Amino acid sequence: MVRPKEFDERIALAAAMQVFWEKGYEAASLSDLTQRMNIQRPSLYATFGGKRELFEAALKAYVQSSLTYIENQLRSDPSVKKSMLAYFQGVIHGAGGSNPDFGCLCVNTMVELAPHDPVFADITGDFQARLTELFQRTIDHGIQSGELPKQLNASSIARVLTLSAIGLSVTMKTKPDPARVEHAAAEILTLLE
Amino acid sequence: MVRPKEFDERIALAAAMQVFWEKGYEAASLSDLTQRMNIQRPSLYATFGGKRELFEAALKAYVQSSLTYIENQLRSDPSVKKSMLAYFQGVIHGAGGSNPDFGCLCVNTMVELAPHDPVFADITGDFQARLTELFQRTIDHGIQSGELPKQLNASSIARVLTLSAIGLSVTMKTKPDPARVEHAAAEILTLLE
DNA sequence: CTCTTTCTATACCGATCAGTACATAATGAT
DNA sequence: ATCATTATGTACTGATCGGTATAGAAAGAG
Repeated sequence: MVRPKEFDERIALAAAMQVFWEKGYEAASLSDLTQRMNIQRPSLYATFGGKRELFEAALKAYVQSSLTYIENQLRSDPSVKKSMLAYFQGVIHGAGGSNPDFGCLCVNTMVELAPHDPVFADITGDFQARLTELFQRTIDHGIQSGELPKQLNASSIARVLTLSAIGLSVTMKTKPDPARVEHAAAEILTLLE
Repeated sequence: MVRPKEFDERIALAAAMQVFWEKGYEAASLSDLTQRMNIQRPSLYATFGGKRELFEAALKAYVQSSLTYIENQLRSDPSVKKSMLAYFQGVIHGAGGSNPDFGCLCVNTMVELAPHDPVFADITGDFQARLTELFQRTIDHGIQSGELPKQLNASSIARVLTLSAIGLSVTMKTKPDPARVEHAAAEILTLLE
């Protein structure tokens, strides 16, 4: 056809995701975004539609890659307990290129936007549901392998693990004593006994 | 002296707290604030210093009243388990004039401001520490009364309860199925057995 | 080459932001 | 009643916000 784009949409989207992650939706200005994405303002509008649409795309990409990453982590060890612990350690110390100071983009969005915008309530609610399902499947697997006791209420415990992961990602933003938080994480996992 | 103020500082501060609670710090504009506080802009600056100082004052007032409310709730029933459950029910369904859609002002602040501002990391970190202490004292009390088993790790469990409360207040913003969340809360409290 | 199409770059738009200057109104002191 | 002092109300400031008009640059098609 004609003049090709001079940038890679996926790379630009990943850069936008980082900015929203670090600053939040409102606090991320178009100047911040275009600068970090290395594109000009009209290119952003032509490609993504606008700030809100860009954020929606970035958040959805985050949900996808985050869940994929977690799924792999929950399969990283034959022991369910060990891989669960590894997951929580990752939330506490940062994993997959994430900085615990900025928590989870999805959790941040629940706080900032979900109460005022049903679209983001849906997206972030879906994230929680899928994460809970991941936990539940992992617990079920552990029960089947004999590592975990049969009488566990896998569904409720999975929901608790999701709640705990959210709580952890928030609490880490206040830079608490890591040892204390690790003890708490270990205590949470006693629910699997 | 001279012309007296035409408004009550405490009432105005409570109104400001509500606005920050509903909208967050950045999204709360001075127009929002002065309107809900029923004062003029220069009065706000003369009395509180500025938007940031106003927020700081509102947050500190929130921490104080919130902890007092929770302390009373944790003493509301001779049974530690029952009063703990009552507390979590309050987080889920709203209590003390709070709307679960907007969660906890302190949690919201952890997400929005703590990573970028050590002052608010301190205030919100302090809130968590004091809440954890409240939980721990409650657990200790339950152990002494014989309601809870002696071998509980009160310190770690208290930390988990704080984490869970934070997670709950965030998750409620996405309007999940209340029954599911209540089951999870009940599961958390099995840590007390 | 020339034309057409699409992207890029600059510069701009009205709106809104937090914060303030200034004139007026209201009170206690004298 | 007059003055000093403080609060109020209006109107403004420069800066920044998200979004866009417009002109020029780059590439394929003929």
